[in-house]
Amino acid sequence: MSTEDRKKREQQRRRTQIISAAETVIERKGFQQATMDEIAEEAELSKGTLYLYFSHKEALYLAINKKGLQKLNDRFLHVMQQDQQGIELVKDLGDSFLSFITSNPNYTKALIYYESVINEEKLEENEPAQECEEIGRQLLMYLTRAIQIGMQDGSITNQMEPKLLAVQIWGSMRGMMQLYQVRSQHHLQKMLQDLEMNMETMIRQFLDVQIKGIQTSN
Amino acid sequence: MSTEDRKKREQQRRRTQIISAAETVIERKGFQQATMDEIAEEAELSKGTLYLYFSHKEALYLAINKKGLQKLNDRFLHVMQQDQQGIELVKDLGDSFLSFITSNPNYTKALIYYESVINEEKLEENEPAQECEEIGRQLLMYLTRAIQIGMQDGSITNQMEPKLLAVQIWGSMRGMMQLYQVRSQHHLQKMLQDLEMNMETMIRQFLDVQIKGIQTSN
DNA sequence: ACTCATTTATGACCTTTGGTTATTTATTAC
DNA sequence: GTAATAAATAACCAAAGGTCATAAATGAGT
Repeated sequence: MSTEDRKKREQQRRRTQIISAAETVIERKGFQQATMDEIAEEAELSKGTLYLYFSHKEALYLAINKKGLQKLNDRFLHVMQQDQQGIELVKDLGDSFLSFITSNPNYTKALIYYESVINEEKLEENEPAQECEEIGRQLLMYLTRAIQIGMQDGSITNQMEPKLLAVQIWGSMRGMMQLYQVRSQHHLQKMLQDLEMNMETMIRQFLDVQIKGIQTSN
Repeated sequence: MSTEDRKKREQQRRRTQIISAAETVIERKGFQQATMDEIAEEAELSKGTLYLYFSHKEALYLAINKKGLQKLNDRFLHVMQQDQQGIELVKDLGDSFLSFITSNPNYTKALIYYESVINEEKLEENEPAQECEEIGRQLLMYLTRAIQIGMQDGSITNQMEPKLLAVQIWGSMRGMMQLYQVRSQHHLQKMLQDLEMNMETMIRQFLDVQIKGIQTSN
């Protein structure tokens, strides 16, 4: 059915239009301050219509987060397609995560928002959250794969369980993300200035420590 | 003035009473779901009274966070009083952080909540947030000191700037915290089960990697 | 013990905002 | 062209954070 297809497409377009409006408002007002009314106005729709496409405000926010996660996923995939030593893959995944953070502050905020939400809710009955979880799983899988490759080619110590190591590195990378995000913190900012450093060099050093921590000692 | 002193004390008691009531409600309902009405009821006070002691709901929440940070601060202080090699101090700080997380889930939640809030607000004009920042600075100072000691006694590589290294380790530890907190995530939980591991061993491995990453190579 | 000034507490009230729904408008199939 | 279905609207509701006029309690001075 051609008409049915077109409908599907138009529905999809409305969805992305709403998401895009939400992103604009969030950029302007911040995550917690953005209201459904303002998003509706920005999207040139009525508020009721928003709820035709997103069951809750949270579902809309999760859709934004999903979009960000997908971008990150693309970067990771690109890295994994290179033919390199495992340790180099890990390093590159770290680098691409860093560059993702710096060039997508809004999606970074979305990720942090997401984290703070999911501990309060049971995600079983939350479809959009499940979708985010799925991409998260995917990202973790890339990292695990890189570690496994490194263990096989001898560039990463095989004393540890690859999956576990992946989770752990992933977790600490997100810690860096958080740090980057709250760089507005005055004392942190000031300290970096005093040291004539910036956040990027710090995160790069973080990656160095991780690499040194997991590479085969010789 | 004795009466004035007593008043001060009673005011303080009211404050802690409200905080304690809030903690109870938060335990019952979760951070985002707890309402000022319910906290007031739990504290056997009217809602208006709550606002006599805390200017905003957020100020109350920050007070809870501060309480948690102080507990953590006590632990860190205790570690730093031991006479040990720098690298051991760092390890012990990590351990005590881990045990703090596992034994204080509510304060951990508070910390995560706090993190998600402060990026949205300018904390200059936010006194309770400033107090939390101050303790955070203190915690970071302990870690910095431990690293400096380690660099002096030769147990930690002196290739890096101690302050910067401290921030970075602190950041990744908080990443672990976040990971621990959302352990409800089904797939993570399941993965750990499959590997016959638990969150504690993972965090312990995380500490091992960090230690290996910063110790003097030989 | 009484009075009055000041502090502390109350609960009715306001406002914002996420979410709902009866109604209207547009679209599609016949 | 018309009936049926889908999409959009705007008025509305309810929950929750926050305020304020009023009342109760407290304390100092006589």
